[in-house]
Amino acid sequence: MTEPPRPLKRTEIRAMNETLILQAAEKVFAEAGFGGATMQLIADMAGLPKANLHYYFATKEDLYRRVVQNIFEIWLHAADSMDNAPGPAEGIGAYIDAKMEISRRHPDGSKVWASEVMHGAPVIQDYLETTLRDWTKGRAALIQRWIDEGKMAPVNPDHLLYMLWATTQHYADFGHQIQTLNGGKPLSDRQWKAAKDSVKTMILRGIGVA
Amino acid sequence: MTEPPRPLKRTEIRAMNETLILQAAEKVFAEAGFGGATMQLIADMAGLPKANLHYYFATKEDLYRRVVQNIFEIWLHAADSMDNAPGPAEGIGAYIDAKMEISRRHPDGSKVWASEVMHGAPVIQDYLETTLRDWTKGRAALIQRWIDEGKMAPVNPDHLLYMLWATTQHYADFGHQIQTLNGGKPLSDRQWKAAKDSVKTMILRGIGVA
DNA sequence: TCTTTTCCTGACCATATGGTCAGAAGGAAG
DNA sequence: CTTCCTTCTGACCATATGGTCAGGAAAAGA
Repeated sequence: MTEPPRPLKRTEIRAMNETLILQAAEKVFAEAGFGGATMQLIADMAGLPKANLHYYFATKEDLYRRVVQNIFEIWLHAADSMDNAPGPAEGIGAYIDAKMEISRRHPDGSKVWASEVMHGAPVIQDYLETTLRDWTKGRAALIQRWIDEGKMAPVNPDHLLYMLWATTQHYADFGHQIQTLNGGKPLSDRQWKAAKDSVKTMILRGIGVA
Repeated sequence: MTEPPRPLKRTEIRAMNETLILQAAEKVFAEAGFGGATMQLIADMAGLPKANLHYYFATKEDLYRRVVQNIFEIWLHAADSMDNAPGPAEGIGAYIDAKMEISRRHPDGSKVWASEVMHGAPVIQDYLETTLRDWTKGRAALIQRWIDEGKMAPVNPDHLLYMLWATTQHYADFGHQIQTLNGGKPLSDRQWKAAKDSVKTMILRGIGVA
């Protein structure tokens, strides 16, 4: 019943508490937004006294920034599936799969990201202007190459990317609405598969790859 | 230079101040979220003393509820374009046009709505369960009819609706990100037209109507 | 064992915020 | 003009919140 009281090393303690706090923070920020979240709520959810949060993260904003950065990392990694693909069917198909999986596994992270961007990206504006802009330019070029090679219909690459982001993230950000329209029940495994298939089918056909 | 000091009627005063407050509130709620918005900020933006807000709207939550309800109305009206259409090309095409126009004209409203839903729809849950659910069922049935009549490819109507919402609202909710990726400049008229065309082309082809 | 460093936390503080209220100001009605 | 009702607002209040700090507990190092 009781957990083994093995004495923890300093590094272990630090790592454990930081992730504990970050997980709690992600959930609270997602549920209440930055303004609505309170350090007390996050502390309670993490099972730690509030003062302890400030020991690990100086300010609420620092904690928030770390949460957003973590999400951004996951975001970027999903893009790897798009590279090294022989063509749009595989590349974009895999990207949709990856992003849908993220929406399913990290809905809170997606919401925090959406909230941050909606409010004008006060803390990650520099990321948008550097990392994300570069990333987008690269993928748009890749898509343009596919178009030039006649592998897909000629569409505006930027707007295709926006559509990919919008459609996949919608299942996380508007998950509550979807759940309500689904009779109040979260999507089942089968329904998630149907969602993924629907998105993939429509978008791939939409770019002339079907 | 000075506005005419014609004495205003009571009803005029009331109507004017209410819309003044509601407009300011929409902007502030969109920019800061419910938790981050303050009555003082809204008051300053409306050019009224804070106590005056509480004369017209008892609580912050009341004011917020009114803002969200206003948006919901606009939302539903956009759907009219879908009805009375001979087929999906016209109906869904018109719906995309209408929703893109809303994203362009009412980005703040869209953001408030997104924020509300992301946080679990604390104040409009009943709308989701009644009005929106009915609306969705009706349009899904309409789409299914088009499919049965062979007018479009057999897709899951619900997921098509989600895609329509996601894609169009993305241009409002993530407008800041899009603007950043556009070199920091808001989309021009020409670019908005390109966006609309891209979305319409890809989705209509995606459902086999092209 | 003794010292040092890190970790932890209850109590506390300054500030900001939602909301209240008494009374002034100004149209409406007679 | 007088009365009545709506609109308006500065001053005020209770509370919640982000953040601080002194000192205790516990691990690391010598």
